[in-house]
Amino acid sequence: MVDIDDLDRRIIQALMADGRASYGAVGAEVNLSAPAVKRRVDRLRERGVISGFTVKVDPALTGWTTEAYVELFCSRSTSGAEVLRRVEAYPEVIEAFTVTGDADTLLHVFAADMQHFERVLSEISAEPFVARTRSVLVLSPLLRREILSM
Amino acid sequence: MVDIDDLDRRIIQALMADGRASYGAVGAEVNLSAPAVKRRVDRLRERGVISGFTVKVDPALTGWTTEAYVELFCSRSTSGAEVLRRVEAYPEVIEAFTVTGDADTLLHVFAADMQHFERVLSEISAEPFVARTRSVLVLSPLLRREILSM
DNA sequence: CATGAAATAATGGCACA
DNA sequence: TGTGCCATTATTTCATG
Repeated sequence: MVDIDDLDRRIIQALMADGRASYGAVGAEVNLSAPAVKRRVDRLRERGVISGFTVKVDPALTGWTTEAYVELFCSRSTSGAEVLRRVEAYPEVIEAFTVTGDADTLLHVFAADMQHFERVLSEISAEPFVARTRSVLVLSPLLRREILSM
Repeated sequence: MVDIDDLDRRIIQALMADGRASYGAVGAEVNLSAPAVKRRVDRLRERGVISGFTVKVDPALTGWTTEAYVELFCSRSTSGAEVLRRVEAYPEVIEAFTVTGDADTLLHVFAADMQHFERVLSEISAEPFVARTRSVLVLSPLLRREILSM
């Protein structure tokens, strides 16, 4: 994909395991000095390979425990950009994709409860470009983890 | 959900924006001293509210750019635990849910390319408890962000 | 929870492969 | 270009009030 070498990959993996690990600790894992690790991390950030650092919070503790995937059947060929412009106004929508298959767009939605979800769904359904929706509600999350490839 | 107060919420929000921010910097945002912030973060980790810290990596740079959602129609009522046990063996599966609707289980899958995805899909389809699958391939990710509620 | 001190980590300069 | 080493600055972390 991009010119990141094996050392970069190992640094990223170490930081994926613990994003607050000191550069020295990361360096110990990859056999590099702390300044060397920092320089590489800085460069990875500059190039956009690393877009930032975050905290992993138990999703149940946000208060928004109702999770659903909503397929959008768009009336006519609406552009992805326009769909994005409309759906990003809903903080409940955390992911949006254009997809293959019957539907045109897939939305990943979180809401506080069923009533909240129903309200959001009816609002999205009322958007002019939406012909029809099909929702799949998450009953229980079995697995949630990060991509590890590379 | 859990007894986290407003200060905890603001600390978590600050750390979501920058997971490597110093406790002093976080404290400046929430009007707390660095040690006070650290104690709260330690306690949030102990209680599992904060499960850890990570680095945000450009998904395209992992090399696994083929993304899909796969609905699993299970033969008979297979338990969620058993589904989990089988699908977590695939590193390509990063999320799994039991869901409402026609299908029983929804899988979020990443693969290097179409061939890789096809191979994984046929392997999953061959699992004894899987009667049928329906895949939705992601054409382009329009939006990807975190829950912000709380 | 704040303060202050000691240990630890981050970061910029400099020499070297 | 990229690394290690060193010194300085900043941060973490633990004591005490």
